[in-house]
Order: sequence, then C-alpha cells, then structure tokens
Amino acid sequence: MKIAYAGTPEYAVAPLKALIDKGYDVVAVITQPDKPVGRKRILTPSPVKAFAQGVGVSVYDFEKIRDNVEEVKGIGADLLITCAYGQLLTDPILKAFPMGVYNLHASLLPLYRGASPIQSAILAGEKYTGVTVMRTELKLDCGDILLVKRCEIGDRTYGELSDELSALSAIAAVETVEILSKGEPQLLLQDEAKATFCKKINKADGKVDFSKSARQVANLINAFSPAPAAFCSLDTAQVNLLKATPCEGCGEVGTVIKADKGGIVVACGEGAVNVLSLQFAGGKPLKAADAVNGRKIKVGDRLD
RNA sequence: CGCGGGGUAGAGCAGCCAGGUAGCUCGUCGGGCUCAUAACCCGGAGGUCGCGCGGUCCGAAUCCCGCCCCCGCAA
Repeated sequence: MKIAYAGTPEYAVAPLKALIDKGYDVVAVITQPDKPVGRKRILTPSPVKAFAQGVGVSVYDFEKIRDNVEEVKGIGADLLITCAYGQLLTDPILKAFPMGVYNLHASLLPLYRGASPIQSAILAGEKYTGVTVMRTELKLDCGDILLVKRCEIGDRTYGELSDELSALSAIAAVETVEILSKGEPQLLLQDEAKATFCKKINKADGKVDFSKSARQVANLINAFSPAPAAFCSLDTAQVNLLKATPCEGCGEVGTVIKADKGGIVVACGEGAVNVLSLQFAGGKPLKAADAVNGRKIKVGDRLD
C-alpha cells in the first residue's frame, strides 16, 4: 500500500514519522509552501517538509492543491492521510486515492470541528479531548469516524496538550493504516445534532479580563499559551501570561494578593488564579518565582 | 531598511543617561536558632559585564564603531 501524507506544522510531524518508522510505504508528502517566518521574515520550509526532506521522502508544496489534480494523481498513492495540512481538498483530489482520504483531527468529533480544536476545548473548560480519525468529505470535519483516542486535559496549556495529542495522532495514524490494510473499515456516523464549530483564534481575544471567573481566566491563559499568548498590562508594560491554575483567594479584581515561589496569585471576579509562568515584553518566559525575585512583583500590584 | 526591549554570578534583575570599589532578590555551601520549617540570624563560594585583546580615555559594564544572539509588537 502506497501512502501519501499531507500535513504542515510541527504537530503533524509525529504521525508522519510514526508511519515511516513502522515501515509503511510513504511515497510522498504534501505540505504548504515555504513561508516567511519570524521578525526577519526568513523564508522557511514547514516542519513537515523539513522532516520529510531529512528522511528522503519526496515533497510537494502546492500553492493550491486543487489546481494540481494531475500531479496529485501522478503520485500514484492508494491512500492519503492528512493532519493539519491547511488547505481544503476538492472532490477530484479525494477521488485521486483509491482507498480514500482520512484526516486526523485534534478533537472528539463531532465536537470542535474547524480551525482551533485544541485551544477551543481548553477555553471551554472541557475535561477531555482527543484525536479523531475520520474519512474526509467535502464538508469540513464531517466525515464518518474510523477511530478515536481520548485524553484528559487537566491543567495543561495549549502547547503541552498539543504535544500529547500529536503523540496520540501518531498512534492513531499507525492504527488507521493497520485497519485499512485489513479491508473496508467499519465507520461510525457523526451525530450532527451534537456538532460544534470553532473558528481561528486571534491575538486580540487573548486580552485577559480578570473580572471573569478564575476558571475562565485560567482557561483563557492556558488555551492561548504559548501562542498567541494571553496578555494584560502591569504598569505600562505588556505581560504575556503563559500558565495559570484557579485557586482560592479573593480581593480587588486584577490585584496581586500573593506573590512568592509558589506563584503569583491574582484576584478575579470570582476566586483567583495562580499565575505560574509569564513573559514580559522583550523578555523570555519566566517562572513565577523568577518574576517575583527579579521583577519585584509584590502584593498590591495591579494587572489589567 | 516596519516599531521597540534585551545579553552583568546557577536563576531573575539593578547599575549605563551625567565613565572611577561588581550591587539586589533567589538559589547554593558552611555554621547558628528552633519540636519544626519554604521561616529567622551569621558567614562563604561563585561574574572574561554577548563578541571584536576594536575606538576614545589616565581609567569603560557605562561613551563611539562593527558583528553575533534572544525577545515583545506589527505582518
């Protein structure tokens, strides 16, 4: 069985690597074109492209895959597995693979269809999330389900949870191929009535509002970490808050009511959040203890 | 040339503008106090101040020049 793999960000590297390590015949990788990255706008290949080239798999980085149907057919793969590829597939593309196209999605479908499933699950305060493998249809994330992997969210940030889900996706990718190699799989219909959608999150939504409940504030901080990062201001400086957990405490909204090695506790509209990690503009991420020592954060300081 | 902050002890920072003793908090090591402690007291170790053995100067962490690296915003 010849497999093609479409993915772009770091998240999508682990599943690709797992398939290759398992000895499956990955004949081609499809990814987004190189994009300018960082302050210096350096043209950089996607993580998936960099990895694929490193292991000698041929790479296709179509500007628009829908305009390259013949080339896609020319790959001659039986199966396409996609994971955070970043382009919508069209009917001719789907039909280019005899065994079909399967997508690894980072949520428990039908929940959180769309662009930011991991962040949205944290933001909503879900207890569990996971990875769903589904047969790709034209409508976004609506296809029938092949398998699901669950995991607990806990107090994890988007970055931390993303790493775990990436690892789960790797396992799911391998299982998917194993199942498909045994013939037509059993698929489960999605319950449309329970479907929810999430849109792309944007930087502005990361403004912390301490008048909300501690749970909501902590969810926001963790969902936006490490990027685009939840932020607030302290004096005249902007501070990105990178990790927090709700805790006991009360006081005037936005006021630091405790600051020591254990964290920086800020009063919220309801309860308080313990900020464990933060980053001042221009600085690197700091543990709360370091911020207390070096940046002299103390009880009574105001965040807003 | 998009705007801006930064590189000083293991960590985080101050000192720089108005050159002249290497400073603060934490950590660490040793000792003391305590039933006890992340508490408190005493003492110690630890720094080529990013690089150019660059320039100016009697003297540079500090001023000037060149380079490297990190980061916030914007995109």
